[in-house]
Amino acid sequence: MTDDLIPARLRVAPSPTGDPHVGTAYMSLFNLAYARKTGGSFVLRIEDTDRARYVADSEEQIFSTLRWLGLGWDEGPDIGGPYAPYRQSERLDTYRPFVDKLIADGHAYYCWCSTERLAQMRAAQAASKQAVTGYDRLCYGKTREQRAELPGFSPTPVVRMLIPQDAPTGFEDLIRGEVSTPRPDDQVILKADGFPTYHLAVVVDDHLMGITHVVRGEEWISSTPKHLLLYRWLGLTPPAFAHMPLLRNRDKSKISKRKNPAARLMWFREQGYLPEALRNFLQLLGYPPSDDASEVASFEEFVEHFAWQKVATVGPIFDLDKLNWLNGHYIRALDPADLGERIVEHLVWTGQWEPEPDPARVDRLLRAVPLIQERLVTLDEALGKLQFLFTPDDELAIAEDSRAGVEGDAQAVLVAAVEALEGLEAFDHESLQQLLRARLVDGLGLKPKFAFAPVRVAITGSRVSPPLFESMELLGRESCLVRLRAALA
RNA sequence: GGCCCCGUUGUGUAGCGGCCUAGCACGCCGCCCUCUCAAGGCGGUAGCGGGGGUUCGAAUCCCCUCGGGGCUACCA
Repeated sequence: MTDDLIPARLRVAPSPTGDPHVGTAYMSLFNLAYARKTGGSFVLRIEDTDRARYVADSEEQIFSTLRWLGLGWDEGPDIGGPYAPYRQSERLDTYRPFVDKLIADGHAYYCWCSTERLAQMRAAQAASKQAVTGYDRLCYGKTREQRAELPGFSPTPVVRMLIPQDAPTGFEDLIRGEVSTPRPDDQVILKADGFPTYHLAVVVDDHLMGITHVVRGEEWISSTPKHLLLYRWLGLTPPAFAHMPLLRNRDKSKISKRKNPAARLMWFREQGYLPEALRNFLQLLGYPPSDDASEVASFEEFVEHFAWQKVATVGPIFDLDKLNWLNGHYIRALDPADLGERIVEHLVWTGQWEPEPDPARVDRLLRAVPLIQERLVTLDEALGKLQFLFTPDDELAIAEDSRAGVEGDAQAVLVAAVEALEGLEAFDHESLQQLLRARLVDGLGLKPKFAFAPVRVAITGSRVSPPLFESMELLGRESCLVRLRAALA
């Protein structure tokens, strides 16, 4: 296998059938990587040939989530390009001549079998456990009139491929090497509603759009010989193929929205994952770093070292532990100001904050970000960790599991704390720490852990919080005193 | 059922005949640090699915077997 650096043209071709799937991002990442590696182009094509499953706003969601992930395209339905249109439903006319040619050349034929008859046929084949299954060619060689005499006739025909005896049974895969494949069935290429099936559309479009490398999921391996046959019959040069392993659920089945919330690409954004962390994670799943390479790697590093033969062949289980760690890692690496901006963006995007949030709130959040930066796994956790800063003093509730922290012996600590703070001139975290250490630890003879716990609970409402003295500084003397007094019995 | 793909600790993997008493990351457990929680540091737990070969030598090559997955649509 050689890594020629001829500019390659690659595409990702999602179907607008609902929430964008995480697999779309996974495929996009690898397509994009090779396009960039060779200085070629990355194309987005919408494969909307299934009218039954079509979901109207799905296309917009594909655009926005892919862009959010930083996986932008050079040509696509929304930005155009030299091979427009990039939406298959708008290309119906371009498929017709190809179908006609295949029929004229004897490589395809009309089929009037009803769905009921096909279902019966399959049931019978399954029951008899015969080795060869597939369409029985009842319609082959018959005219419409001849076929109409027989049962299971449907007036609107489909067009099927006539799979020859010498159909290819293997191909060279960029990732897996020589792959052998099952003998294809007489695949339908044009449906009764006049739409092409995936198999015809993908071949015609990839050819017309100059696609040089087809990178898609492993589930397509068994249909590749059909595509190869189409290329042969049409006298076209087939592209190179690379079949990526499938992402899995915990039970090892193909990742699905039903079993796994993470199958929805939007879920990651909703949860507050950083696009660069998700990208890195997806990269990791399909492209394990060799020995000395770091698992934390930018897209640029990925592209630089990219080689097909190093892509994984095993479908990885989509395990969130690693992603969570990566996300925390990326959050910690961010400039605090940048992180603050992203948290605000996230709060607005998820509707937790109004589109034009109160500047005072934003300012308070921004100043608090450094306190939680190394404590965050996702952006979505930020507000919860800082809730005490955004809660009015008289509404601050002490968490059930923390109530004991201000009761009993703790009362004496709180009294001392109030007395101390009343006399404090500079209300900054260093002065606060110095003072409270002197009065509570040394003065009361307590271990720091026990000296500060009551104050923490009184101030933040919880026994777990961001650093206490910094939090108090942000809150200000007034609020701190009110809260401490409120905790006194 | 048929065809195809895949099989190293809990998860993701490195390994491509001797460097492997199997390395790394995450997770988990323990210790240190410490105002809580984190972060960070140090240490620990756990694996070549099984059986036959080939070979002086196998995680690495071959065969069988078992296991998982995919496809088997007028869905992609």
